[in-house]
Amino acid sequence: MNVKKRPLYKQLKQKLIQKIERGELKPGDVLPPERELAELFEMSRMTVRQAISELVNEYVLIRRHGSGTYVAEHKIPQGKKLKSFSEEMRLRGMLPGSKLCEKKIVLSPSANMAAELKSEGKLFILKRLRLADFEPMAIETSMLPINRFANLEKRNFENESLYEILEEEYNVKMTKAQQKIEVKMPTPQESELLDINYTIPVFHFKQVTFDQNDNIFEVAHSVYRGDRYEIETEIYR
Amino acid sequence: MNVKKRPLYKQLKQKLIQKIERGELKPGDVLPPERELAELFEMSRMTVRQAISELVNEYVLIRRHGSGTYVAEHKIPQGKKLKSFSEEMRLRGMLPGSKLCEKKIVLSPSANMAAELKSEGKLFILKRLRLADFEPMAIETSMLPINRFANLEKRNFENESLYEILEEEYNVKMTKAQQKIEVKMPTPQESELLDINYTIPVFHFKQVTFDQNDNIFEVAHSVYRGDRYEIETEIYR
DNA sequence: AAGTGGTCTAGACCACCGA
DNA sequence: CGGTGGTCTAGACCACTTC
Repeated sequence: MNVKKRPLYKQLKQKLIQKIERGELKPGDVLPPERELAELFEMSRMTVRQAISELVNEYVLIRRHGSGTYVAEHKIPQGKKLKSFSEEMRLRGMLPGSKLCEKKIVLSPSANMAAELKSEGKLFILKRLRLADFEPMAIETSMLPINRFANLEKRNFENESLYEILEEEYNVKMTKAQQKIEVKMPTPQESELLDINYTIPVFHFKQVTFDQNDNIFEVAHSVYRGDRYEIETEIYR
Repeated sequence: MNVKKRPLYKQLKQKLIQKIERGELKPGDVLPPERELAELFEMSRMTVRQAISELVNEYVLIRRHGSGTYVAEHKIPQGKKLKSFSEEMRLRGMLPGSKLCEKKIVLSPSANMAAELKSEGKLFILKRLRLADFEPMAIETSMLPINRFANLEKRNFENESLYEILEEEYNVKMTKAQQKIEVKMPTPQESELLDINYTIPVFHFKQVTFDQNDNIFEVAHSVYRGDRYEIETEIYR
């Protein structure tokens, strides 16, 4: 039996992303016509359109009226939008990945943070080495209030997106984030994890992330390799 | 005759925006249910949903499953705003200043840059050490097409804002900029100018700045001290 | 002219929220 | 429970691109 819990259009969306990630669809390639996809996956054309529309909004696909739907070239045309690591790497034409470093539940290290996260003291801490094309790109440490996300610690996180889990299982969507970005030299532990020489500087991101109700649900700290990563942004007067 | 060229859902979208702009719908207010809007404007519910979906994507409306559709509370998402060095330092509570390093007119170092700036080959180069509270903060190098800004090289620039001169004397306003931000180790010359140890990493900003007509009028390169400067930004989904 | 995406309909049932 | 948004269908015709 097909587990029908996931909406059809989300399933198709995921299948399309997988085809792109596996290289079956390359940037510039044409997708099959909507009517054909509808027949192929046994759904109505409107449902196909919903899947494609979301991917167009995420800059993964491009529609050309009268011509076809294409896999986007990775040009990074957008301003700075809030994205997960996976989404951002895909936009840059790289394959995102993860290696779990640490997964634990701790008492809140500071009353301040406990209050921010409304955590009542207990925090779930997830530390992952983030990969791009199988090479280390960043160390990401997320802190979440465990009382809001029961059983989150039981997930695997090697091949799962944290934000997707939060959105689909806990109905929490990230809508806004505040970041402070600094430049530092890596600690010995960081340079080892990232597999870089100790002379390579790194970006430090400190982020608080807000959900759809404007509550903070995550405090994160990321360390990005300075030799592989650059920030691109568009700003307005 | 009603010119029906505009799609129905775009028409509804515009009507909703107008209601919000006129204050008939205020932030936090509930919209009429989708089914009601459909009847009211004589269109199908799917068409109503398309109008609402676009406004949700633009952060104008918020949908709450099982509850209703609401006018969003916060205003237009604004990431970091385009500011001059002086403006930014004042915002951070510091006193901005300048020390002139170099001021010259050169032949364009690359055909590419000449084309970007429509400079016909000659560039005005301005290199300044930027101070905050009388201490070095950044090295800023601006390149401008001299044919657009005749006599700009005769200005002093020690106590004048470049962008203010451009706006007041040449009627050029900055409206948009694209930045690439990298992290590097300083060159010996940079560490000496910035008065920092060679072990302190620095931010490298590469910026192209657009005027009110969407033409590039400046290419700039800045080096910021990593021990004094941090980027603060707010980003939206 | 043929084929594509763009718009639109008139229903249906499901999932979630609040009283 | 009733009312809301969320998903989905099986069509239809229009607008655009490509040939």
